[in-house]
Amino acid sequence: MEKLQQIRGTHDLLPQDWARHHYIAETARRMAEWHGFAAMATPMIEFRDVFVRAVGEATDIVSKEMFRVTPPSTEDGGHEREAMVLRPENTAAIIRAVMNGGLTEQMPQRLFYYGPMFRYERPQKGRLRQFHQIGAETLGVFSPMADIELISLAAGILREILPDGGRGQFRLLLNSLGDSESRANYRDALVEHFGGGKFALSETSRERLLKNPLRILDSKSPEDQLAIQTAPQLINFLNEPSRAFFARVQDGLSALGIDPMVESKLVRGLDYYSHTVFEFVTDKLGAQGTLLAGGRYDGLMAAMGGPALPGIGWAAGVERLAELIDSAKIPTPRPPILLICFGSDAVENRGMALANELREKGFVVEMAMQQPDHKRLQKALQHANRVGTEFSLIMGPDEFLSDMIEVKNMANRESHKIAVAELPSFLAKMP
RNA sequence: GCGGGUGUAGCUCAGUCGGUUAGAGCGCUAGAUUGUGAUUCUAGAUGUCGCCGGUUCGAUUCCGGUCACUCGCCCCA
Repeated sequence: MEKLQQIRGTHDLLPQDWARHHYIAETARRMAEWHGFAAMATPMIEFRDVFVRAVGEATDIVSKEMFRVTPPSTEDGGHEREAMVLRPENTAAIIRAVMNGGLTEQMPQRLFYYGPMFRYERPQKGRLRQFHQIGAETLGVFSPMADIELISLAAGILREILPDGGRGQFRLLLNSLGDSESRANYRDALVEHFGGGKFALSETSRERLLKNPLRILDSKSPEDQLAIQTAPQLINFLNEPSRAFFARVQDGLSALGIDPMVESKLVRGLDYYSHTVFEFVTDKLGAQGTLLAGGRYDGLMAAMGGPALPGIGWAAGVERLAELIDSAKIPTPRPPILLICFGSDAVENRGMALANELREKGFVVEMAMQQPDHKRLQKALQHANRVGTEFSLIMGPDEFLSDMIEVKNMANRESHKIAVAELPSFLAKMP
């Protein structure tokens, strides 16, 4: 038979990998909780329209990177009104859930999520077709305090999980897209600059000129560089309220000891951003250097058909973080006590019951499943070494009959027999 | 969607300028040790040499295709 292979761009999380992921997600969730964020989750499948309305039809993510989900049958008369997709990101779905669940009546909301996302892209380092994101969203707050808090939380999480407190591991890039008026003015200026016929733009940039001129600033295409360098600066088009907002965010971050680099060409890929946009980047991951990115999206909820409530959020790629974190910080599980019982079903039954008793008293107990024949214990004890147990408990027919058990200290190889009834108090005295 | 690299044992990798039985280390199995593990010693098992096709007397080796992995472009977390 041919070997079954896994789907391209997906990764298995074997136990060690899972421990890394869980450490990242759980650390982030815990720190978010300290800031008043509540964890939540949305389904991995959504109607395509959720992302079309939120992310924008013109983006790569929506136009060509979503996995479609096809039901096994359309016998129900074509009631599939809309196409379903695997979620490519979570912000849109969170907003959808918040609106559907009536949470818009209880603003503000601080929300945290963790889960798999799906994008049909060519896999490479730090880019998978199924990947995991952690993310945080603050909804219903117009004040720049929300921006400051959210960026501070992100910085705190990175400092916590990266080696050496994150020093030298990442940079924070910050920009402001301004409010819709500022953006419209800037957009007009860009169209005039790029579209005036002075430059020979790349094909994608010519397309973006029509759909989303701001994105041209993101282009790395060599032929676009001169045009980009001479382009008008967004910062000069911010109206007074937008300028004040941006200044407040920068001041607040600085007061927390966070000093971002203002990067005027940072516009981000998704259409829904306004005012603050930011990106935590690293040069340690090759081409996919963005660890965590986000921004404010004051127009999003209204664009999705809800009340005109503001929001700001970020998402981080767990696989990317997992490549950088300090392995020493991943908590190792308590090694189990290994209970080896053999000789008859009655001994095994007694052992299973004893294991449960010990577990109820707070001990981690693993039953040896090596099926040692009643003559040799080698396999079971070799397994004990593998799992790193400090004590092995051995109950064979002899011990069983006398209601005793052998306690073997794996470190010094000493062992002696004690009454089963004394076992919990004996183990409790052990370090 | 476009380009580069790689695919040999469970894992990490040698190797074959085309030739008869394809190797190492780790791991695994068994024994030395019939109720006691770390070390040690001894013995053993592994493979469609990614897949399909072509050239050839002969292909794991050369060529083409394909799939997968990987790195970059693009895009993004």
